[in-house]
Amino acid sequence: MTTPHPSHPAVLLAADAVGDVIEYWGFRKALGRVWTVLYLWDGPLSAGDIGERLQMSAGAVSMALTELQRWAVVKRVWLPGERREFFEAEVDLWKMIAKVISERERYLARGVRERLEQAGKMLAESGSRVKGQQEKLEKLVSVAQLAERVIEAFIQSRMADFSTFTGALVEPEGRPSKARRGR
Amino acid sequence: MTTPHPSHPAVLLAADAVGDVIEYWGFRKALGRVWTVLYLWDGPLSAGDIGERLQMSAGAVSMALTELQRWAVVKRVWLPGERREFFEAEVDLWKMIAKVISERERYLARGVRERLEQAGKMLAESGSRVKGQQEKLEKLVSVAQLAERVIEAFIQSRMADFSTFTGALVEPEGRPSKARRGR
DNA sequence: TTGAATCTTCAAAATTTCTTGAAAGATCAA
DNA sequence: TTGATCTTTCAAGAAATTTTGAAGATTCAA
Repeated sequence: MTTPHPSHPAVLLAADAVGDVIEYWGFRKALGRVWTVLYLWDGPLSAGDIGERLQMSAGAVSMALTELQRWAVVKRVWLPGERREFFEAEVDLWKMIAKVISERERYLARGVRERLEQAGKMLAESGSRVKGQQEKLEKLVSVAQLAERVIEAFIQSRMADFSTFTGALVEPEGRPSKARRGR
Repeated sequence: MTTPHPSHPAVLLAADAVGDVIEYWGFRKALGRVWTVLYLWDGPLSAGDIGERLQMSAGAVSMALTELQRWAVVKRVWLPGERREFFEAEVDLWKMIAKVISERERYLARGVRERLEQAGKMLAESGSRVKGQQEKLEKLVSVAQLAERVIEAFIQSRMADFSTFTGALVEPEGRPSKARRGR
């Protein structure tokens, strides 16, 4: 076994801070840490590199990378002549935000709205004097429906403004991103 | 011990759905359930009532009510001639959202921004060739600062639009909420 | 094929979070 | 005061989540 090479303390501190953000959004802290180490490093890293830097087990790294790729925040990179897989951070976080809202939050909103609607039906069928409850439940259903529409609209729109926001993370070298001289 | 009187299944279903929403926002599911039972019921309920309806222990109800009051989503009500305390749901959820953003999210944002800044300093002092990392870290700091400013601005503004949103929960009776006669 | 290097999976262990229930603390009528 | 009723606190237990580590799968050079 080789000597472990943990990252510079500054990198670990930053990784932990980003981990807290991502944890607040319902992911495991480790995902944020791994992404940060990849983001701060110039060039791709292997799973083993990441494990060393963050002192994580191979299994934990593998699972973190799998999930990060599922959310499109990390991409797999092929390096010629290398058996191992390498990874690098996706800087366009808008991709991730859109995906999470589209898959996770939309799913939540739909489930909640459906259950509230069903509760409304159940109450209506139960007959007994529950007029007040029914009206309140209607209100809840309205809010759920509104939230769902907001989410749908959010997904529909290209969210140009948000691209600006997360665009702040692109590489410092400032390579042209769109219509600047060829590629 | 008296026979338990759980809520109507429809109410429990709705309570659970709201519980999921609140859980997604980082609170315990029980808080959402308690709020929903209070919201759907016409009039105030005692802690014992809530425990019966949701089949929760007295301790759990007490803790849930304490936290709900801390976030201003439930208010204590005094009923003449009653020894027990009663509670009812606060319908203006904007109060809660503002409080959570102001206390919890602002705190998170500040902590993250500070740690990223410190990481930047550490990297700068370390001397060695970490130019690329420093630049990337600067980007992260910028995003954190931006997020913090957005949160501050959010808190500053009265958020009139959001009141409209959450205003949808006010009592169906549609009594004027501001210039109510007397009282 | 074989074997070395690497990756993934998953059951068990560790950790974190939540709930319970009983004891202590309040409150109030008598 | 006393006793009855109700609330809060908190340690212990239960439950849920996360991490580990090792077995098995995969990949590729030889």
